Amino acid sequence: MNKQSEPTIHDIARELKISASTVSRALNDNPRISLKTKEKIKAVADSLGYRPNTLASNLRNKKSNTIGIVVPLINRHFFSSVISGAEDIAFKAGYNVVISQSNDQAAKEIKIVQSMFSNRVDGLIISIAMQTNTFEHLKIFKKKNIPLVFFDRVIPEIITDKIVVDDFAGGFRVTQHLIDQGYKRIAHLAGTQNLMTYFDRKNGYIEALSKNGISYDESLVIVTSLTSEEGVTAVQQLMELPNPPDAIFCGNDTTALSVMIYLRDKGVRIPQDFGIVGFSNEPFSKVVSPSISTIAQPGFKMGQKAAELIIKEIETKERNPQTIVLPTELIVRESSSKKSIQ
Amino acid sequence: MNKQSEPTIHDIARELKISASTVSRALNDNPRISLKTKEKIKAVADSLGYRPNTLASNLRNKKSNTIGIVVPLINRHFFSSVISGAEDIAFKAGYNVVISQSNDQAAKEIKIVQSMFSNRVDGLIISIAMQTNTFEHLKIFKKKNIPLVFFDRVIPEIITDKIVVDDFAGGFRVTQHLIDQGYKRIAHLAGTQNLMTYFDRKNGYIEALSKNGISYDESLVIVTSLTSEEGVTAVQQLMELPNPPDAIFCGNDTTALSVMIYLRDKGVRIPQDFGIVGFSNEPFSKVVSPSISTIAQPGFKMGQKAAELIIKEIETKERNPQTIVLPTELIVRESSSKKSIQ
DNA sequence: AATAAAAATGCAATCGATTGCGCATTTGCA
DNA sequence: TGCAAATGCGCAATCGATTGCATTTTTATT
Repeated sequence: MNKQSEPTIHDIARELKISASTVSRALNDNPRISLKTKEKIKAVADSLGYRPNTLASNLRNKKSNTIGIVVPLINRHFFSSVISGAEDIAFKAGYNVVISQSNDQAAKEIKIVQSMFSNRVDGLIISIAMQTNTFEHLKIFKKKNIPLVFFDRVIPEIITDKIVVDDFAGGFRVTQHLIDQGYKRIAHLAGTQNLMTYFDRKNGYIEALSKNGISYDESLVIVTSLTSEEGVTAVQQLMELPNPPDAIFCGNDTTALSVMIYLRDKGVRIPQDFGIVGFSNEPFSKVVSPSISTIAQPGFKMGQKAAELIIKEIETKERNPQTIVLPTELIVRESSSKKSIQ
Repeated sequence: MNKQSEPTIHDIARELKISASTVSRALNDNPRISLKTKEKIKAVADSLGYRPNTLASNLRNKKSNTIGIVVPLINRHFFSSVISGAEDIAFKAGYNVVISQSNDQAAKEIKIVQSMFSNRVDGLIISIAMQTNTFEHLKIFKKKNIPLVFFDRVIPEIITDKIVVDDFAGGFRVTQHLIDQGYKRIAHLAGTQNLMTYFDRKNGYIEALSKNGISYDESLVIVTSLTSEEGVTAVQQLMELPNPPDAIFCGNDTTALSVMIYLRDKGVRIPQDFGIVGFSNEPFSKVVSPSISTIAQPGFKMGQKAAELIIKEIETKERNPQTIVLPTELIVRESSSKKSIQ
């Protein structure tokens, strides 16, 4: 009947007339089993095409060797880089990675997280969906002492390991750089202020203005979802002001690019007459002409760190919650290098 | 001792003084259990915070509800789109997705695939690593009748479901379009000819020339790794020919962009004096100016199809291996629209 | 040869959920 | 009231790997 069944340790044991426990120990290189016995067992295992059933061993060990990763959108370059970095470390440490995307929806995130719990993931790495504002589904991880790491989008009310990029310093440095390049009126294209990432970037911008004795002008800040289209709409609005800006700090490279194209097509010289800096160093920003200055957001590195932290939590059982702030790097390219041109 | 253990169905059974099998059946809505009993059981399950252990049910059912996906590189836009599409369908059908990347290395791919087998994935979706030239690690899936779907990079020697993009037709259509726009000498920036994808694109280019009575000139075809830098080098070489081309079909959008930037900076008018078409419709190709004509490679759709096929194989046990060829779509934008400009 | 210690292996239970078949209770009918 | 059928629940085994403690075998020493 079950002639086509997968060979188990019992098949090996039966053939050698030994116990299944010996087979198991031999295949796991237990020192209690003689080398001679181990070799006989491995030979039979090979000839039978035996493959361990990790469902069984995971159940017995109460350990799935799996790390869950939840991101808002897999095909966003930043998130796919984070996943790539995390998977790299996890794979090398012998962990499987289960990845799900929330599509920035709270309901889907809750469902995903519960499913990961039922699958007994050893730990969870997550970037919160934009719409999520209650966190019971995550608190259960803390309650059950299951390792949890937040990255990028984090929440203060759950005390656990977190990795963020220094958005405040990023915004500050961009603005300082534009000031240093001699730009006089700097605008800011901000993302939704519900998210700390965009909130912090704006605060960095405001702080740099303040530090340089430049008064903050609300009309120079536009809050959008940071799409290309909204970038164009925003720069149109800004250029219609009585006193238009001569530089802009965009919340992402996508809008920086569309702003640049719009202005260039209007005959505005970049960077001589108008400076542009983006954020997150998309692959195209280096390639376009003028190349776009930006803040590098270390996605791959962030993923690696997240994986290192979660693995440490899993393997040591230690809980010393820390927040790692990865430095951003200002990458100066042509779009904001007014002084180099003059 | 195990005071902190997760509640099991035995805890529920003990509290209600019933059997664990009744608990299991009630939680699975078995019609053999009365509604009254079901409600009592669910109430206790809720109050205990019970969560099913899917490791246990998966072992019992010999089914992991997991689909494995192996891609060469997660943070390549095309592959992350495929993953996104597949994960979308899989999630909705109640499957978990385990994703790994091979880094285009054969050894890593073998290790990943074996691990996925041990984890008893219900099915495997894979795009072959560039360096892989032996396939025993995949043949075991066919041998054990475990569902297997190849996408994009496929091999002929394993008969199973496959999804590819029509690269030949893509190359043909690009070239025909450039001819229709009045371009006289069309160059081709090809990728490595070891991969069918780039080989087929070139063949489509050659076929379109032939169909239009244009002789094939080898000096107009340059084989590169399709990086930005190599794109620039190649277009320099092409423009130094005694009879330079007036259009180019680039193997990807990255090189199309760098070619366009290089020429525009040299004062060449795009598309009036030189036409450019790329391949794979990167997000930036719509945004730059002039926007870049390209071939859309439906990554998300491909992922969805792959997931549908694998789920069908899993759930119906049917094996009617088919190869789905997704049509490419020529997206005409500014970079090749010579006739619209005149 | 006898004994003790070390090495090697085996028995039985565990992990937590599921399910076939048997048993107990309830319901309906004569 | 008694009997048969329907409904509801329980026992025990299963899934495949692991492991504590007991037992057996081997080795070394006197």
